[in-house]
Amino acid sequence: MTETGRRERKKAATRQALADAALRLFLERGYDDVGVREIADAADVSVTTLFKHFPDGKEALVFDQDLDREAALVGAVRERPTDLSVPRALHRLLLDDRSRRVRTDPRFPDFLRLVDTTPALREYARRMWLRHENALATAIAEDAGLPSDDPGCRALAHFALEATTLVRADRDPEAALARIFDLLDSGWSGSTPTD
Amino acid sequence: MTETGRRERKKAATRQALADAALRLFLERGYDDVGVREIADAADVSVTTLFKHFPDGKEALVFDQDLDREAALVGAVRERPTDLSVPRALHRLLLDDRSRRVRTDPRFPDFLRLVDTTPALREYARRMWLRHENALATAIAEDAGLPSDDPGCRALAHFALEATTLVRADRDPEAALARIFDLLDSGWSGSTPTD
DNA sequence: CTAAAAAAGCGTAACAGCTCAACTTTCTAA
DNA sequence: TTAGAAAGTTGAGCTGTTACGCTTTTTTAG
Repeated sequence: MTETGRRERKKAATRQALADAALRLFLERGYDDVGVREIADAADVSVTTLFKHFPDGKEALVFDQDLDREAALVGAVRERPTDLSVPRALHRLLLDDRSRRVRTDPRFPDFLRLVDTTPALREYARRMWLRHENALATAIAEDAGLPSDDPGCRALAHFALEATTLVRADRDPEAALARIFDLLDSGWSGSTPTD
Repeated sequence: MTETGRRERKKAATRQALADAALRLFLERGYDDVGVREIADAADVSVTTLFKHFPDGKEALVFDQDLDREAALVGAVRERPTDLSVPRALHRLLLDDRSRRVRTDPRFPDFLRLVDTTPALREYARRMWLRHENALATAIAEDAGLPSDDPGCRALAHFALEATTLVRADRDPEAALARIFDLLDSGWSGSTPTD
C-alpha cells in the first residue's frame, strides 16, 4: 500500500517542507503578508513546483491533513448505539474529535487562531469540511430509510457540519454547539417519521 | 431624499452601463471567459473607474440591487401574525419574495442560471445574503425574549438564510424548502421555552 | 460670475495569485 | 541499459485589483 521508493519519499519531503515553511511564516507575520514566492523560496523550490504540490492554491498549504474524517462521520451515524439519535451521535463525534486533536497536536491552538483570524482560510476550511456533506447525507438517509437525495437529510448533514464553523465566533463554543444540536435533534425527531 | 443633480445622474448611468455590459457579456460567454478590462471597454470606461463603482470586485457587477432585504427579514419576524411561528413566517417571506421577483424581472431566470453555474458567484451571493444573519438573529432573540447573542437564535437565523442556497441544487426546490423549514420549525418550537 | 473645493474619470505601472510551455534531471522498470 | 514517467526548473504571461498622479466636470461659496 505505502509505496516507499526514494522518489515518493522525496516528494513527500518537499511537500512537507512547503507546508512547514508556510505555516511558520504565516504564524510569524500573518497570512496576507506572506507571498507565495517567498514560501517557495523558503522551501528552496520554484513557485511552479509549489503549485504542483498544492493545486488548490495558497490556502491549501495550511491544511496538510484531513483524511478519514469522512469515514468517521459516516461511521458515527451507522454504528451509533441504538439509544442515540443521529444528531446526538454527530454532536458527540465532534466533541471527541476536537478534544483528541487538542491532546495530540501541540500547535493545534496556534493553527486554530490562524484560521479563525484569516477570512480566506476560514472560507477554505468550510469548503473542505462541507465536502463531506453528500457522504454524510447519504448515510443519514440510509439509516432513516429515506431516499438518498432526501432534502431533509441533506439539510441535517449540512447544518451539522456548519455548526462547527458557526460556533467559532462565539465565546463558550461548547455551550453554543450543544444548543445548536439540541435544536437539530428536536427538529429531526419532530419532523421525521419514527421508523 | 433622491438628490437628482446632474452629477448623480451621470454616476448612476455609468454604474448601470457597467452592470448591464457585464451581465450581457457573462450570459453570452460565461463568467470566467469575460475579463474585467473587456467589461470596462464595453461600458466605455477605464478599469479604474469600474473598480470605483464596484469596490467589491468582479462578482459585485452581477448583484446590482438588494436593498431593504434586511428590513423585510426583520419585519417578517416582528410583524408576523400571532399564530405563525418564526420559522414559518420566514418560510412564507422567502416564497413570496421569490415569486415576486420572477414576476417583476423578465431576465431573472437567466440571472439565476448564471449564478447557479458559477462557483465564484454562488459564493458571493451566499456571503451577501448571510450579511443579514446578525440583524435577523437579533430580531429573533428579541421576539423570543432571549439575550441578543443567544447561539440558538443565531443558528436559526443562519440556517434559515442558508436554506435558500441549499435548495438550489435540488430538483423541486419548493418542496425541499418546505421540508427544511419543517425541520427548523419543529426544532425551534421543541428546543425553545414557549414564552 | 468666478474661484476653489469636490468628485468622477483616466492611464500607467505594479503586485498578487496562478498557469503554461519547453526543457532538464532523476528515478523506475522492461 | 535504455526508454519513459514523474519531479523539478525557468521564465514569460494572464487576471483581478490597487496606488499614484493627472485632467475634466460639476457643485458650491464668496
